[in-house]
Amino acid sequence: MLLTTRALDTKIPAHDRVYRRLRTRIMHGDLPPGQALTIRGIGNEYEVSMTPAREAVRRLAAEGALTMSASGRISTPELSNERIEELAALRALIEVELASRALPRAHLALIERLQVTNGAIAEAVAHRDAVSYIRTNLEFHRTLYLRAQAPAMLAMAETVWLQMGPTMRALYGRLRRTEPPQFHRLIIAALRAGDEPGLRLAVRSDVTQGLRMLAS
Amino acid sequence: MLLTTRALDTKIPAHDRVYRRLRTRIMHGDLPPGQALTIRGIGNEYEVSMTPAREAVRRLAAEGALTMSASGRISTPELSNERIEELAALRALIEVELASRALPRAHLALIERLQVTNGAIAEAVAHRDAVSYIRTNLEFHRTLYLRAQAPAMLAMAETVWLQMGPTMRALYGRLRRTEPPQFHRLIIAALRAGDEPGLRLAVRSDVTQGLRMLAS
DNA sequence: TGGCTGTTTTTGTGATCACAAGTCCTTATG
DNA sequence: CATAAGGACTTGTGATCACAAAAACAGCCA
Repeated sequence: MLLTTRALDTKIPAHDRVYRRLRTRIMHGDLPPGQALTIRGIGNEYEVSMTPAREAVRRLAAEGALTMSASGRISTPELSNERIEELAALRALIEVELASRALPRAHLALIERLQVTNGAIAEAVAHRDAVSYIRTNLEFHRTLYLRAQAPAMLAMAETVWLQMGPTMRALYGRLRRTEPPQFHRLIIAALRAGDEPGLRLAVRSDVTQGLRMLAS
Repeated sequence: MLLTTRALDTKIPAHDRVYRRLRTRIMHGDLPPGQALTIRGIGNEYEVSMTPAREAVRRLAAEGALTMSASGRISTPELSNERIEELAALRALIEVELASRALPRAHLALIERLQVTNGAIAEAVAHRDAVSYIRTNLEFHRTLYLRAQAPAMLAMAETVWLQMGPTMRALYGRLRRTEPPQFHRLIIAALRAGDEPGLRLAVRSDVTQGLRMLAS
Protein backbone atom coordinates (compact mmCIF):
# COMPACT_ATOMS: atom_id res chain seq x y z
CA MET A 1 0.00 0.00 0.00
CA LEU A 2 1.28 3.42 -0.91
CA LEU A 3 1.54 5.91 1.91
CA THR A 4 1.70 9.65 1.76
CA THR A 5 4.66 11.62 3.02
CA ARG A 6 3.95 10.49 6.56
CA ALA A 7 3.07 7.03 7.77
CA LEU A 8 0.11 7.08 10.11
CA ASP A 9 -1.08 10.36 8.70
CA THR A 10 -2.49 12.27 11.66
CA LYS A 11 -4.76 14.25 9.35
CA ILE A 12 -4.40 17.71 10.84
CA PRO A 13 -7.00 20.10 9.43
CA ALA A 14 -5.75 22.90 7.23
CA HIS A 15 -7.03 25.69 9.45
CA ASP A 16 -5.15 24.16 12.37
CA ARG A 17 -1.89 23.95 10.45
CA VAL A 18 -2.16 27.57 9.36
CA TYR A 19 -3.06 28.61 12.90
CA ARG A 20 -0.09 26.85 14.47
CA ARG A 21 2.46 28.15 12.02
CA LEU A 22 1.20 31.71 12.21
CA ARG A 23 1.01 31.52 15.98
CA THR A 24 4.59 30.35 16.27
CA ARG A 25 5.81 33.13 14.02
CA ILE A 26 3.93 35.78 15.99
CA MET A 27 4.94 34.48 19.41
CA HIS A 28 8.61 34.32 18.45
CA GLY A 29 8.62 37.87 17.16
CA ASP A 30 8.99 36.97 13.51
CA LEU A 31 6.56 39.76 12.60
CA PRO A 32 7.01 43.42 13.57
CA PRO A 33 4.23 45.34 15.37
CA GLY A 34 1.61 46.78 13.05
CA GLN A 35 2.42 44.34 10.25
CA ALA A 36 -0.59 44.16 7.91
CA LEU A 37 -1.86 40.75 6.80
CA THR A 38 -4.59 39.63 4.42
CA ILE A 39 -6.68 36.50 4.39
CA ARG A 40 -5.93 35.88 0.73
CA GLY A 41 -2.23 36.44 1.34
CA ILE A 42 -2.14 33.95 4.19
CA GLY A 43 -4.12 31.43 2.18
CA ASN A 44 -1.74 31.85 -0.72
CA GLU A 45 1.33 31.49 1.48
CA TYR A 46 0.14 28.24 3.06
CA GLU A 47 -1.56 26.96 -0.09
CA VAL A 48 -5.07 26.83 1.29
CA SER A 49 -8.24 28.65 0.34
CA MET A 50 -9.71 31.64 2.12
CA THR A 51 -11.87 29.57 4.45
CA PRO A 52 -9.20 27.92 6.63
CA ALA A 53 -7.08 31.07 6.48
CA ARG A 54 -9.99 33.09 7.79
CA GLU A 55 -10.57 30.67 10.66
CA ALA A 56 -6.92 30.76 11.66
CA VAL A 57 -6.99 34.56 11.66
CA ARG A 58 -10.21 34.64 13.67
CA ARG A 59 -8.71 32.29 16.24
CA LEU A 60 -5.54 34.32 16.57
CA ALA A 61 -7.55 37.53 16.85
CA ALA A 62 -9.57 35.98 19.68
CA GLU A 63 -6.32 35.32 21.52
CA GLY A 64 -5.07 38.86 21.00
CA ALA A 65 -2.28 37.77 18.67
CA LEU A 66 -3.82 39.81 15.85
CA THR A 67 -5.99 42.90 15.88
CA MET A 68 -8.80 43.71 13.48
CA SER A 69 -9.69 47.26 12.59
CA ALA A 70 -13.30 48.40 12.42
CA SER A 71 -13.30 47.64 8.71
CA GLY A 72 -11.89 44.17 9.31
CA ARG A 73 -8.30 44.80 8.32
CA ILE A 74 -5.82 42.46 9.99
CA SER A 75 -2.51 43.40 11.55
CA THR A 76 -0.20 42.45 14.39
CA PRO A 77 -0.90 44.54 17.49
CA GLU A 78 0.90 47.79 18.28
CA LEU A 79 0.82 47.91 22.05
CA SER A 80 0.63 51.13 24.02
CA ASN A 81 2.93 51.53 27.01
CA GLU A 82 -0.05 51.14 29.32
CA ARG A 83 -0.97 47.84 27.73
CA ILE A 84 2.60 46.59 27.90
CA GLU A 85 2.62 47.37 31.61
CA GLU A 86 -0.62 45.46 32.03
CA LEU A 87 0.63 42.42 30.18
CA ALA A 88 3.85 42.43 32.16
CA ALA A 89 1.84 42.57 35.37
CA LEU A 90 -0.23 39.61 34.16
CA ARG A 91 2.93 37.70 33.37
CA ALA A 92 4.22 38.42 36.86
CA LEU A 93 1.00 37.27 38.51
CA ILE A 94 0.54 34.07 36.54
CA GLU A 95 4.13 32.99 36.08
CA VAL A 96 5.06 33.49 39.73
CA GLU A 97 2.18 31.20 40.61
CA LEU A 98 3.24 28.66 37.99
CA ALA A 99 6.81 28.66 39.22
CA SER A 100 5.64 28.26 42.78
CA ARG A 101 3.53 25.27 41.83
CA ALA A 102 6.38 23.76 39.84
CA LEU A 103 8.89 24.07 42.66
CA PRO A 104 7.92 20.94 44.65
CA ARG A 105 8.10 18.85 41.47
CA ALA A 106 11.33 20.29 40.12
CA HIS A 107 13.88 17.51 40.30
CA LEU A 108 17.48 17.55 39.16
CA ALA A 109 16.87 16.52 35.55
CA LEU A 110 14.60 19.53 35.06
CA ILE A 111 17.14 21.93 36.51
CA GLU A 112 19.81 20.58 34.21
CA ARG A 113 17.53 21.02 31.24
CA LEU A 114 16.97 24.61 32.29
CA GLN A 115 20.70 25.20 32.41
CA VAL A 116 21.14 23.78 28.92
CA THR A 117 18.37 26.05 27.65
CA ASN A 118 20.00 28.97 29.39
CA GLY A 119 23.14 28.24 27.42
CA ALA A 120 21.14 28.39 24.21
CA ILE A 121 19.80 31.77 25.31
CA ALA A 122 23.35 33.04 25.83
CA GLU A 123 24.25 31.87 22.36
CA ALA A 124 21.27 33.69 20.84
CA VAL A 125 22.27 36.83 22.68
CA ALA A 126 25.83 36.52 21.42
CA HIS A 127 24.58 36.21 17.84
CA ARG A 128 22.22 39.20 18.24
CA ASP A 129 19.41 36.90 17.05
CA ALA A 130 16.17 38.36 18.39
CA VAL A 131 13.90 35.52 17.23
CA SER A 132 16.17 32.82 18.66
CA TYR A 133 16.44 34.80 21.86
CA ILE A 134 12.68 35.03 22.29
CA ARG A 135 12.15 31.39 21.34
CA THR A 136 14.73 29.96 23.73
CA ASN A 137 13.70 32.34 26.48
CA LEU A 138 10.08 31.18 26.24
CA GLU A 139 11.31 27.59 26.11
CA PHE A 140 13.09 28.17 29.41
CA HIS A 141 9.93 29.42 31.07
CA ARG A 142 7.68 26.80 29.52
CA THR A 143 9.99 23.98 30.58
CA LEU A 144 9.68 25.13 34.17
CA TYR A 145 5.95 25.81 34.10
CA LEU A 146 5.07 22.48 32.53
CA ARG A 147 6.02 20.91 35.84
CA ALA A 148 3.27 22.88 37.58
CA GLN A 149 0.66 20.56 36.03
CA ALA A 150 -1.62 23.56 35.50
CA PRO A 151 -2.65 23.61 31.83
CA ALA A 152 -5.19 26.42 32.13
CA MET A 153 -2.66 28.71 33.77
CA LEU A 154 0.01 27.82 31.24
CA ALA A 155 -2.42 28.56 28.42
CA MET A 156 -3.10 31.97 29.94
CA ALA A 157 0.62 32.69 30.19
CA GLU A 158 1.15 31.65 26.57
CA THR A 159 -1.68 33.93 25.48
CA VAL A 160 0.12 36.84 27.11
CA TRP A 161 3.38 35.84 25.41
CA LEU A 162 1.52 35.72 22.12
CA GLN A 163 0.18 39.24 22.53
CA MET A 164 3.64 40.55 23.34
CA GLY A 165 5.44 38.70 20.55
CA PRO A 166 5.79 41.45 17.94
CA THR A 167 6.49 44.08 20.59
CA MET A 168 9.16 41.89 22.21
CA ARG A 169 10.95 41.70 18.91
CA ALA A 170 10.92 45.48 18.62
CA LEU A 171 12.14 45.91 22.19
CA TYR A 172 14.92 43.36 22.01
CA GLY A 173 15.84 44.59 18.57
CA ARG A 174 16.74 47.98 19.98
CA LEU A 175 18.53 46.35 22.90
CA ARG A 176 22.27 46.00 22.49
CA ARG A 177 23.61 43.86 25.22
CA THR A 178 25.87 40.86 25.30
CA GLU A 179 25.12 39.17 28.59
CA PRO A 180 22.35 36.57 29.07
CA PRO A 181 19.52 37.32 31.51
CA GLN A 182 20.94 37.34 34.99
CA PHE A 183 17.66 36.44 36.71
CA HIS A 184 17.59 33.01 35.10
CA ARG A 185 20.57 32.08 37.26
CA LEU A 186 18.66 33.23 40.31
CA ILE A 187 15.67 31.11 39.25
CA ILE A 188 17.87 28.03 38.91
CA ALA A 189 19.57 28.71 42.23
CA ALA A 190 16.24 29.08 44.00
CA LEU A 191 15.00 25.85 42.45
CA ARG A 192 18.10 24.02 43.72
CA ALA A 193 17.70 25.44 47.21
CA GLY A 194 13.95 24.85 47.33
CA ASP A 195 13.65 28.54 48.20
CA GLU A 196 10.10 29.51 47.32
CA PRO A 197 10.22 33.23 48.25
CA GLY A 198 13.47 33.54 46.35
CA LEU A 199 11.97 31.80 43.34
CA ARG A 200 8.94 34.08 43.32
CA LEU A 201 11.14 37.15 43.48
CA ALA A 202 13.46 35.89 40.77
CA VAL A 203 10.62 35.07 38.36
CA ARG A 204 8.92 38.39 39.03
CA SER A 205 12.16 40.24 38.43
CA ASP A 206 12.88 38.35 35.22
CA VAL A 207 9.40 38.94 33.84
CA THR A 208 9.18 42.64 34.62
CA GLN A 209 12.77 43.35 33.69
CA GLY A 210 11.98 44.10 30.07
CA LEU A 211 9.82 47.02 31.16
CA ARG A 212 12.86 49.20 31.79
CA MET A 213 13.54 49.34 28.10
CA LEU A 214 10.40 51.40 27.65
CA ALA A 215 12.11 54.48 29.03
CA SER A 216 14.45 54.64 26.06
CA MET B 1 -36.01 58.02 3.66
CA LEU B 2 -37.04 54.69 5.11
CA LEU B 3 -34.85 53.36 7.87
CA THR B 4 -34.48 49.84 9.09
CA THR B 5 -35.27 48.82 12.63
CA ARG B 6 -32.44 50.97 13.92
CA ALA B 7 -31.55 54.46 12.88
CA LEU B 8 -27.85 54.82 12.12
CA ASP B 9 -27.49 51.12 11.49
CA THR B 10 -24.14 50.21 13.01
CA LYS B 11 -23.79 47.30 10.58
CA ILE B 12 -22.52 44.64 12.93
CA PRO B 13 -21.29 41.58 11.01
CA ALA B 14 -23.33 38.42 11.35
CA HIS B 15 -20.50 36.38 12.85
CA ASP B 16 -20.06 39.02 15.53
CA ARG B 17 -23.74 39.04 16.42
CA VAL B 18 -23.80 35.26 16.73
CA TYR B 19 -20.59 35.33 18.77
CA ARG B 20 -21.91 37.89 21.23
CA ARG B 21 -25.24 36.23 21.81
CA LEU B 22 -23.70 32.79 22.24
CA ARG B 23 -21.02 34.18 24.51
CA THR B 24 -23.56 35.85 26.77
CA ARG B 25 -25.59 32.68 27.04
CA ILE B 26 -22.54 30.61 27.92
CA MET B 27 -21.10 33.09 30.41
CA HIS B 28 -24.40 33.40 32.24
CA GLY B 29 -24.83 29.68 32.57
CA ASP B 30 -27.69 29.35 30.13
CA LEU B 31 -26.20 26.12 28.80
CA PRO B 32 -25.36 23.08 30.95
CA PRO B 33 -21.88 21.52 30.86
CA GLY B 34 -21.39 19.04 28.04
CA GLN B 35 -24.21 20.50 25.94
CA ALA B 36 -23.66 19.49 22.32
CA LEU B 37 -23.97 22.12 19.60
CA THR B 38 -23.80 22.01 15.82
CA ILE B 39 -22.73 24.64 13.35
CA ARG B 40 -25.84 24.13 11.27
CA GLY B 41 -28.02 24.30 14.36
CA ILE B 42 -26.49 27.59 15.47
CA GLY B 43 -26.77 29.02 11.99
CA ASN B 44 -30.38 27.98 11.85
CA GLU B 45 -31.15 29.46 15.26
CA TYR B 46 -29.67 32.85 14.41
CA GLU B 47 -30.77 32.79 10.76
CA VAL B 48 -27.31 32.87 9.23
CA SER B 49 -25.43 30.43 7.04
CA MET B 50 -22.76 28.02 8.20
CA THR B 51 -19.90 30.43 7.57
CA PRO B 52 -20.56 33.05 10.28
CA ALA B 53 -21.77 30.36 12.66
CA ARG B 54 -18.49 28.52 12.20
CA GLU B 55 -16.45 31.64 12.88
CA ALA B 56 -18.38 32.38 16.05
CA VAL B 57 -17.81 28.82 17.25
CA ARG B 58 -14.12 28.97 16.40
CA ARG B 59 -13.74 32.21 18.31
CA LEU B 60 -15.53 30.87 21.35
CA ALA B 61 -13.46 27.69 21.23
CA ALA B 62 -10.30 29.81 21.20
CA GLU B 63 -11.47 31.47 24.40
CA GLY B 64 -12.24 28.16 26.07
CA ALA B 65 -15.97 28.79 26.08
CA LEU B 66 -16.51 25.75 23.88
CA THR B 67 -14.52 22.57 23.43
CA MET B 68 -14.03 20.67 20.20
CA SER B 69 -13.49 16.92 20.16
CA ALA B 70 -10.86 15.32 17.97
CA SER B 71 -13.49 14.81 15.28
CA GLY B 72 -14.59 18.44 15.52
CA ARG B 73 -17.74 17.99 17.54
CA ILE B 74 -18.71 21.04 19.55
CA SER B 75 -19.89 21.15 23.14
CA THR B 76 -19.76 23.27 26.26
CA PRO B 77 -16.85 22.24 28.49
CA GLU B 78 -17.16 19.72 31.30
CA LEU B 79 -14.52 20.85 33.75
CA SER B 80 -12.61 18.47 35.98
CA ASN B 81 -12.16 19.38 39.63
CA GLU B 82 -8.51 20.12 38.96
CA ARG B 83 -9.37 22.57 36.21
CA ILE B 84 -11.99 24.26 38.36
CA GLU B 85 -9.36 24.76 41.04
CA GLU B 86 -7.00 26.24 38.48
CA LEU B 87 -9.59 28.64 37.12
CA ALA B 88 -10.55 29.72 40.63
CA ALA B 89 -6.89 30.38 41.39
CA LEU B 90 -6.63 32.45 38.22
CA ARG B 91 -9.71 34.41 39.24
CA ALA B 92 -8.15 35.05 42.62
CA LEU B 93 -4.87 36.24 41.14
CA ILE B 94 -6.31 38.51 38.48
CA GLU B 95 -9.34 39.87 40.27
CA VAL B 96 -7.47 40.72 43.45
CA GLU B 97 -5.10 42.76 41.32
CA LEU B 98 -7.98 44.41 39.48
CA ALA B 99 -9.72 45.31 42.73
CA SER B 100 -6.50 46.69 44.14
CA ARG B 101 -6.04 48.89 41.10
CA ALA B 102 -9.66 50.04 41.24
CA LEU B 103 -9.49 51.00 44.90
CA PRO B 104 -7.84 54.44 44.49
CA ARG B 105 -10.42 55.38 41.85
CA ALA B 106 -13.48 54.03 43.65
CA HIS B 107 -15.55 57.05 44.60
CA LEU B 108 -18.92 57.09 46.33
CA ALA B 109 -21.09 56.81 43.20
CA LEU B 110 -19.38 53.52 42.32
CA ILE B 111 -19.89 52.09 45.79
CA GLU B 112 -23.56 52.97 45.67
CA ARG B 113 -23.90 51.26 42.31
CA LEU B 114 -22.29 48.17 43.79
CA GLN B 115 -24.81 48.16 46.61
CA VAL B 116 -27.71 48.41 44.17
CA THR B 117 -26.26 45.50 42.20
CA ASN B 118 -25.85 43.56 45.40
CA GLY B 119 -29.56 44.04 46.02
CA ALA B 120 -30.30 42.56 42.61
CA ILE B 121 -28.14 39.58 43.52
CA ALA B 122 -30.14 39.05 46.70
CA GLU B 123 -33.32 39.11 44.66
CA ALA B 124 -31.98 36.53 42.22
CA VAL B 125 -31.00 34.30 45.14
CA ALA B 126 -34.47 34.66 46.63
CA HIS B 127 -36.04 33.60 43.35
CA ARG B 128 -33.68 30.64 42.97
CA ASP B 129 -32.79 32.00 39.52
CA ALA B 130 -29.34 30.65 38.68
CA VAL B 131 -28.89 32.61 35.44
CA SER B 132 -29.91 35.91 37.04
CA TYR B 133 -27.65 35.16 39.96
CA ILE B 134 -24.63 34.58 37.75
CA ARG B 135 -25.39 37.59 35.57
CA THR B 136 -25.80 40.06 38.43
CA ASN B 137 -22.87 38.61 40.30
CA LEU B 138 -20.59 39.12 37.32
CA GLU B 139 -22.02 42.59 36.88
CA PHE B 140 -20.99 43.38 40.44
CA HIS B 141 -17.42 42.33 39.80
CA ARG B 142 -17.21 43.97 36.37
CA THR B 143 -18.52 47.27 37.72
CA LEU B 144 -15.70 47.34 40.23
CA TYR B 145 -12.98 46.16 37.88
CA LEU B 146 -13.86 48.64 35.14
CA ARG B 147 -12.49 51.32 37.45
CA ALA B 148 -9.07 49.67 37.35
CA GLN B 149 -8.55 51.00 33.81
CA ALA B 150 -6.90 47.72 32.88
CA PRO B 151 -8.66 46.33 29.80
CA ALA B 152 -6.24 43.46 29.18
CA MET B 153 -6.62 42.19 32.74
CA LEU B 154 -10.39 42.55 32.60
CA ALA B 155 -10.47 40.61 29.35
CA MET B 156 -8.49 37.81 31.00
CA ALA B 157 -10.89 37.72 33.93
CA GLU B 158 -13.88 37.58 31.59
CA THR B 159 -12.28 34.72 29.69
CA VAL B 160 -12.07 32.78 32.93
CA TRP B 161 -15.70 33.58 33.71
CA LEU B 162 -16.62 32.36 30.26
CA GLN B 163 -14.90 29.03 30.78
CA MET B 164 -16.66 28.53 34.09
CA GLY B 165 -20.13 29.58 32.90
CA PRO B 166 -21.77 26.21 32.32
CA THR B 167 -20.12 24.72 35.40
CA MET B 168 -21.23 27.66 37.56
CA ARG B 169 -24.79 26.99 36.56
CA ALA B 170 -24.46 23.36 37.58
CA LEU B 171 -22.83 24.30 40.89
CA TYR B 172 -25.32 27.00 41.83
CA GLY B 173 -28.15 24.82 40.63
CA ARG B 174 -27.37 22.27 43.28
CA LEU B 175 -26.88 24.99 45.85
CA ARG B 176 -29.88 25.68 48.03
CA ARG B 177 -29.25 28.78 50.01
CA THR B 178 -31.24 31.90 50.63
CA GLU B 179 -28.68 34.45 51.72
CA PRO B 180 -26.74 36.66 49.29
CA PRO B 181 -22.94 36.38 49.21
CA GLN B 182 -21.58 37.71 52.45
CA PHE B 183 -18.19 38.65 51.04
CA HIS B 184 -19.69 41.35 48.84
CA ARG B 185 -20.49 43.32 51.97
CA LEU B 186 -16.87 42.98 53.02
CA ILE B 187 -15.74 44.21 49.61
CA ILE B 188 -17.96 47.27 49.87
CA ALA B 189 -16.84 47.96 53.42
CA ALA B 190 -13.16 47.74 52.44
CA LEU B 191 -13.78 50.09 49.51
CA ARG B 192 -15.38 52.63 51.85
CA ALA B 193 -12.53 52.39 54.31
CA GLY B 194 -9.84 52.48 51.65
CA ASP B 195 -8.51 49.29 53.22
CA GLU B 196 -6.43 47.61 50.54
CA PRO B 197 -5.39 44.44 52.44
CA GLY B 198 -8.97 43.97 53.54
CA LEU B 199 -10.19 44.42 49.97
CA ARG B 200 -7.72 41.88 48.63
CA LEU B 201 -8.77 39.34 51.25
CA ALA B 202 -12.47 39.95 50.64
CA VAL B 203 -12.18 39.55 46.87
CA ARG B 204 -10.05 36.44 47.24
CA SER B 205 -12.54 34.93 49.66
CA ASP B 206 -15.49 35.73 47.43
CA VAL B 207 -13.87 34.27 44.36
CA THR B 208 -12.66 31.03 45.93
CA GLN B 209 -15.78 30.55 48.02
CA GLY B 210 -17.58 28.54 45.34
CA LEU B 211 -14.90 25.88 45.55
CA ARG B 212 -16.35 24.47 48.73
CA MET B 213 -19.35 23.21 46.84
CA LEU B 214 -17.13 20.70 45.10
CA ALA B 215 -17.03 18.51 48.18
CA SER B 216 -20.70 17.67 47.86
C1' DT C 1 -32.69 -11.09 23.75
C1' DG C 2 -28.07 -9.28 22.86
C1' DG C 3 -24.40 -7.98 19.97
C1' DC C 4 -22.67 -7.05 15.43
C1' DT C 5 -22.81 -5.35 10.72
C1' DG C 6 -24.59 -2.81 7.10
C1' DT C 7 -26.68 1.40 5.58
C1' DT C 8 -28.45 6.05 6.23
C1' DT C 9 -28.08 10.42 8.23
C1' DT C 10 -25.68 13.98 10.41
C1' DT C 11 -21.79 16.99 10.77
C1' DG C 12 -17.39 19.49 10.19
C1' DT C 13 -14.16 20.89 6.46
C1' DG C 14 -12.62 23.28 2.50
C1' DA C 15 -13.28 25.57 -2.01
C1' DT C 16 -15.54 28.89 -4.83
C1' DC C 17 -18.31 32.76 -5.95
C1' DA C 18 -20.98 37.19 -5.59
C1' DC C 19 -21.07 41.41 -3.27
C1' DA C 20 -20.20 45.63 -0.76
C1' DA C 21 -17.11 48.52 1.47
C1' DG C 22 -12.63 50.26 1.94
C1' DT C 23 -8.13 51.64 0.05
C1' DC C 24 -5.05 53.37 -3.23
C1' DC C 25 -3.67 55.58 -7.26
C1' DT C 26 -4.39 58.46 -11.09
C1' DT C 27 -5.85 62.69 -12.94
C1' DA C 28 -7.93 67.03 -13.45
C1' DT C 29 -8.44 71.54 -11.47
C1' DG C 30 -7.60 75.49 -8.56
C1' DC D 1 2.39 72.41 -6.79
C1' DA D 2 -1.26 71.01 -3.73
C1' DT D 3 -5.67 69.05 -3.29
C1' DA D 4 -9.85 66.85 -4.24
C1' DA D 5 -12.57 63.81 -7.12
C1' DG D 6 -12.99 59.87 -9.83
C1' DG D 7 -12.27 55.16 -10.90
C1' DA D 8 -9.69 50.72 -10.47
C1' DC D 9 -8.29 47.45 -7.37
C1' DT D 10 -8.03 45.13 -2.98
C1' DT D 11 -10.15 42.97 0.86
C1' DG D 12 -13.40 41.03 4.29
C1' DT D 13 -18.06 38.92 4.52
C1' DG D 14 -21.53 35.60 3.76
C1' DA D 15 -23.83 31.90 1.08
C1' DT D 16 -23.66 27.55 -1.25
C1' DC D 17 -21.93 23.19 -2.60
C1' DA D 18 -19.21 18.79 -2.66
C1' DC D 19 -16.96 15.59 0.15
C1' DA D 20 -15.30 12.53 3.83
C1' DA D 21 -15.70 10.90 8.27
C1' DA D 22 -18.21 10.09 12.26
C1' DA D 23 -22.48 8.99 14.52
C1' DA D 24 -26.99 7.00 14.67
C1' DC D 25 -30.00 3.63 13.35
C1' DA D 26 -31.95 -0.52 11.47
C1' DG D 27 -31.86 -5.22 10.61
C1' DC D 28 -29.80 -9.64 10.88
C1' DC D 29 -27.85 -13.58 13.12
C1' DA D 30 -26.48 -16.37 17.08
